[in-house]
Amino acid sequence: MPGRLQAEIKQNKPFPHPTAEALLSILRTAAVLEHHLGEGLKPYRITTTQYNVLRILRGAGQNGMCGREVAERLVSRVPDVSRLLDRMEELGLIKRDRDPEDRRHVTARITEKGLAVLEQATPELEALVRRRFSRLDPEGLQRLIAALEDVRSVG
Amino acid sequence: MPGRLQAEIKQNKPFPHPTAEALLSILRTAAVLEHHLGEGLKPYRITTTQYNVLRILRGAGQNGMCGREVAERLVSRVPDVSRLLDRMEELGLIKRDRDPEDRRHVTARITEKGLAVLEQATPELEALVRRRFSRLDPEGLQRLIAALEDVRSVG
DNA sequence: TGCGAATACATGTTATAACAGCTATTATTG
DNA sequence: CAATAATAGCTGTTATAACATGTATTCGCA
Repeated sequence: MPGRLQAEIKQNKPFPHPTAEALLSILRTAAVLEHHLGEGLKPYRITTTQYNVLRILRGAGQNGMCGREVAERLVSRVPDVSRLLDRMEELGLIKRDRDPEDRRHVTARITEKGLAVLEQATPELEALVRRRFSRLDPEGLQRLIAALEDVRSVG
Repeated sequence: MPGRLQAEIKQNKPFPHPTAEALLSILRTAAVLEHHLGEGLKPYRITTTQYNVLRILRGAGQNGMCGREVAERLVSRVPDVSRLLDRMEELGLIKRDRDPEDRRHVTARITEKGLAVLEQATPELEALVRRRFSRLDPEGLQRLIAALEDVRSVG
């Protein structure tokens, strides 16, 4: 019997190697999740990356964080944090001030509006995520997390 | 001890729920893989999506495939296959002809050049992938594939 | 102290993704 | 058979990603 991923992407030949199937599984699952999260965030007019930034800046509190630090904490590498933050400032989600201590740094902080968006969006997003993973029991989750960690740590 | 993913994205608070960690694991692992594959394909001046299209069209053989069919088989949804194929045709990787049977269809086929690129790039790409998954034994791979399948199939 | 390296960010440019709307062709159905 | 719907693809537009380069500021060290 052909695998289900093969049916999903309408492939009729078997995978040449299990690693190829694992690779496509990860990429496809991520695409599906990304798309679903994006749909969940649409009412708030923000992207998943912007949501991520909001969470990072909320974590930083009133100290805020400079662009480079934000970039380091993002899930997927973004080589253009300046304009990402530009857009978010334009939307009123964050504000930025040049650090008087080191005038190269620009400290970004989350605004009240940003916090409000975060607080509104998070519950349904978390529900969506829990639902997504509902077929995995705690051990299954931990095994999944560990396996992916193994994949990333090979470098 | 804080998890390794937390260290990777410099997060200092624990994850609120294991599903949140699993989510980020998938997204981050996919980003890392995507980036690595992209690097591996750079010498050939094609993107991972284009590589994917080449494999799909090679699978279709001389019958070729229309744009909609290609779109269905792509790992991540691309709502703009026309221009994706435009670019690939411009690079000489594929050619397109309007189907005389049904003049709405445009049948795309891989060219010799496309085949050559595929044959050149594939071995090192597969090596890269096998290396990535080298820490997982066959059972671990199958469990990973099954877990991700569970995540996708919740809909 | 002064000058090159390093850092943090900004900007310019190109390519691609995402979304909506349009056109040509074929299928459907009353 | 005509009218309408459905299908496949194209085009226009905006937003964002990716990459390279430029600029201001600070650091390090002779």
